[in-house]
Amino acid sequence: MTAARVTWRQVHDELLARIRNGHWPADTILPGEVELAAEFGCARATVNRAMQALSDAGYVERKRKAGTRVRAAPRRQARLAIPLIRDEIEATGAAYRYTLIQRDPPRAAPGWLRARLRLADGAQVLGLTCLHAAGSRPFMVEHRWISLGTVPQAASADFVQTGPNEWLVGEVPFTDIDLTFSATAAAGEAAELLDCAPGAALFTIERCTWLEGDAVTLARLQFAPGYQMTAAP
Amino acid sequence: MTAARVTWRQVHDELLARIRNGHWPADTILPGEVELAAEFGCARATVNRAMQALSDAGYVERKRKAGTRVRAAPRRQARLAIPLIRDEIEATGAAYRYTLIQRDPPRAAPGWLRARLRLADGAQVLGLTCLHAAGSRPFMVEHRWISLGTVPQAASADFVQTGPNEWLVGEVPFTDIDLTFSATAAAGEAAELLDCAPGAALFTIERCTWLEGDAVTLARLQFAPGYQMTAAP
DNA sequence: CAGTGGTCTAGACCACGGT
DNA sequence: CCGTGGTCTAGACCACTGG
Repeated sequence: MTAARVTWRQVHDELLARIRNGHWPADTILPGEVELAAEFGCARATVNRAMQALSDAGYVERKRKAGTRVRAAPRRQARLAIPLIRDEIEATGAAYRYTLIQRDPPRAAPGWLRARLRLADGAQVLGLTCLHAAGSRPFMVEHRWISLGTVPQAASADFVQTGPNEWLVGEVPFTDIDLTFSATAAAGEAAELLDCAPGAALFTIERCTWLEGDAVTLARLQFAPGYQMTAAP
Repeated sequence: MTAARVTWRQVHDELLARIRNGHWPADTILPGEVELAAEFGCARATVNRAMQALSDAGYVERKRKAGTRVRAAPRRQARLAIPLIRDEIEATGAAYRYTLIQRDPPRAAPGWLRARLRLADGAQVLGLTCLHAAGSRPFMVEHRWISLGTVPQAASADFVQTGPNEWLVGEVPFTDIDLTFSATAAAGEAAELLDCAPGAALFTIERCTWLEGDAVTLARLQFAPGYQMTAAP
């Protein structure tokens, strides 16, 4: 008789099964926590935990007094894993190679960059161009701008041995990231570095990071043709 | 004296602040739950909830006996919102227009598609080509394959008024999604539909969905040049 | 083995927000 | 108003895993 202790995962799975198999179609209001707790023979807190998880995952929407409603759109969210370039390349079995192509002298950020990073007028930035390769095959071109107002010590780093991303990770924490994905045509320099035809379609990531509101860096990563990025829910 | 009740969010924010301001650098082992509960003057469950949230967000790693360790890499994952095309277009103020360009007769899935959707040999699929537009401006070309083994009723839908995505959402639930992002060159047909030069760089999403292991559909979405997708952490 | 997180319970109070 | 979810508490047992 003494049924094993009911866990919140069991409740979660059972509720999810009922949603998936159509027992509770979209827009259904689920029974309240007390009622479900009675049905499952557990405490209300256990049901609460299970429903919290369903809510986090986006399966249901919870509102006080209104109750818990099954969402129509099953999942409009995905988790994106953002691997380190080094790991991604080494995972294919190839050797990771980094090359600093160019290092611009510090200068005032141009208007588009100030807008992008919310920089003040006249803010100084350091611009870099780098190539990441898998063995002898070019993999990704990185254009990088580092805000010297937030990261003054970048001015004295040479970035010859270590890429700016790995250097920054060890040097400066950040609190906010802003990611943009797009497709861009390979311009002359990028085409040359990536060894592809000018105008080739390149998967492009732009990543801005901030530290408590202060801009840290903008990275523009253009991947060699054929690159794919996958996301798992 | 009687301090206001301590909430798990307060604990969470305080712990996060200590991690961010360097009080607890990477690889630090945080004090145990009991100890923190004593410090904050709350129940252990409250601290537990706060640390669970930190763990979910990727700031710390928790292991039994070992304790709670501050993660080195702040966060290597982002949440990606996947808006409905209709919503995305209407959010810009433009009118959403959908057009069915072509509807292929049902046929056996070619090898690459079988591999992609884990379909059995000889499985029948329905192929569609659609155009989504923002007002008079083409926005996205959709190539869609629907597995007739899993969704036989698709054979009798005409998809003239309603796009396959909206139709499927109302018709078939799904349990798993697989997303791939890339950049592709505009082929002849896509270039014509999107009114861009052949070879133009197009941001491309491929989305496979399954229902308990059975393939439902593969959508290949090619967006007009200039499209950007953003992710928030 | 022993310490740490993982979880359940039973009860309680509270805040929000439909009715 | 008052029902529903949100959260806290104090105590307990358990499971995993590092030493």
